[in-house]
Amino acid sequence: MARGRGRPRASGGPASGLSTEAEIRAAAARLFCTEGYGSTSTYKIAQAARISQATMYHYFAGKHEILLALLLDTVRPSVAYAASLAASTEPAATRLWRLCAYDVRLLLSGEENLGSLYLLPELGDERFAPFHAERQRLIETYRELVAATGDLAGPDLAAVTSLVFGLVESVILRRRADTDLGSGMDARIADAALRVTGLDEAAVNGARAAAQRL
Amino acid sequence: MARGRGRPRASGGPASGLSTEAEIRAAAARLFCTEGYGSTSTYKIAQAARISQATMYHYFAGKHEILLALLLDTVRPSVAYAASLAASTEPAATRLWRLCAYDVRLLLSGEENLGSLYLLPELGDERFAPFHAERQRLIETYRELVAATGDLAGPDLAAVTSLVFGLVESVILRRRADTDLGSGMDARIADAALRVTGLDEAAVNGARAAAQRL
DNA sequence: ATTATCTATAGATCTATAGATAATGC
DNA sequence: ATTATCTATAGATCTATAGATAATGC
Repeated sequence: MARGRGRPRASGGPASGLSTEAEIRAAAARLFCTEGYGSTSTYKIAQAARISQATMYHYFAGKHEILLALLLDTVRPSVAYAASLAASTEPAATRLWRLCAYDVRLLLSGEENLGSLYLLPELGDERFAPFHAERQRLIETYRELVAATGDLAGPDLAAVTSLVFGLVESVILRRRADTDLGSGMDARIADAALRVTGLDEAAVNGARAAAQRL
Repeated sequence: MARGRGRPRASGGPASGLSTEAEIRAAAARLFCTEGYGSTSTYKIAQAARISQATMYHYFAGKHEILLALLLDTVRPSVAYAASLAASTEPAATRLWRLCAYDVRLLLSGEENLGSLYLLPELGDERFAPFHAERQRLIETYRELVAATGDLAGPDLAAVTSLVFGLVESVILRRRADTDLGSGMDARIADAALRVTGLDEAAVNGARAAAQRL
């Protein structure tokens, strides 16, 4: 026993192999997703992470910092993937298909429905601005790909981008409603997204085939 | 002055023509939508409604009852409209188009984005079961209309219904993101919903024309 | 010496109730 | 008498900090 630096935990140490910080994140993620951010106290988080409430402050300056960390962890992989696609030379339709499918898989992965954190009304608080900035970058890439895919511009471009992004994020709502969404949801949504940009069936099939090759 | 029964308000009475109960609802709706349910205290609601905190309990047994009232007020018109459509003799595609467009308009109407209340994690609490029951009835009608529109059954029916319902509810997310979604969103989404059920362009155009006639 | 944890707690906030008060209605 | 409101408050809960403690590392 006693394999850390500071004072040992009263509870006997982390059961999982997780670090204390990771345990706090995991506990907060579960509570925020199932009971809400405002309804979850720092005390409840600490209890779920099996530490004292005061210990939480050693890692985070408050509840809001935990939420911000969770949000950034969730959105950053998308932004990184989108950036890699922006540099690719594939046709725009194929890239858009890939991005939609990737984001859907991401939103459906993991124990908790972390995407549902995006929906918390509390995110209006300015302390979450860093998250909104990242998310804006992601939306920007969607807009560029939609523009290139459907040869759109102006108000139509904005409207279609919004529909496409909405379709992707609707899996957050559906994951809540249906406990199991089955597989193939990524392809289903990516197909639907391309249709919404105005591509015909043949073009959609082509983009799907190209994206799934490799 | 003094035009009510009980003791007059310290604040001087309702500025708007609203009843006290309506003022409480309106204040709570705004706060729940913008700051979250768990983050809103009964004290803040009372303050916004310009009554004392204790007076709130004369109308509602607690915060949860206000939220339940708001949820039921929002979902019931949809359920009623869906029921009226179920009794109609129009083609299924036309009825599905109408229902989608109606729900989108409803979700985009009003001062607050009340649909966003559907997304609160706190709704898991059993006290909101009456709301979930109503919502389930609405989804059931969507399923019937999707089945009749696309001649679907089994797992495909469930998946397509989920996509269609997700498309409609995605306006909740989009209304949050974009302050103004412009007009024509109802038709846009209804069109997209029919496409998702597998109808071709001609059939979609026909259903739209039929629904918009009258 | 440094670190991670703990216990204890002050002060803020929040909920829910008890009981008083100021109107109208009968 | 009934009603709608108020003031006051007990008790619960919650946040954030101060300061003690029990490990490792040097």
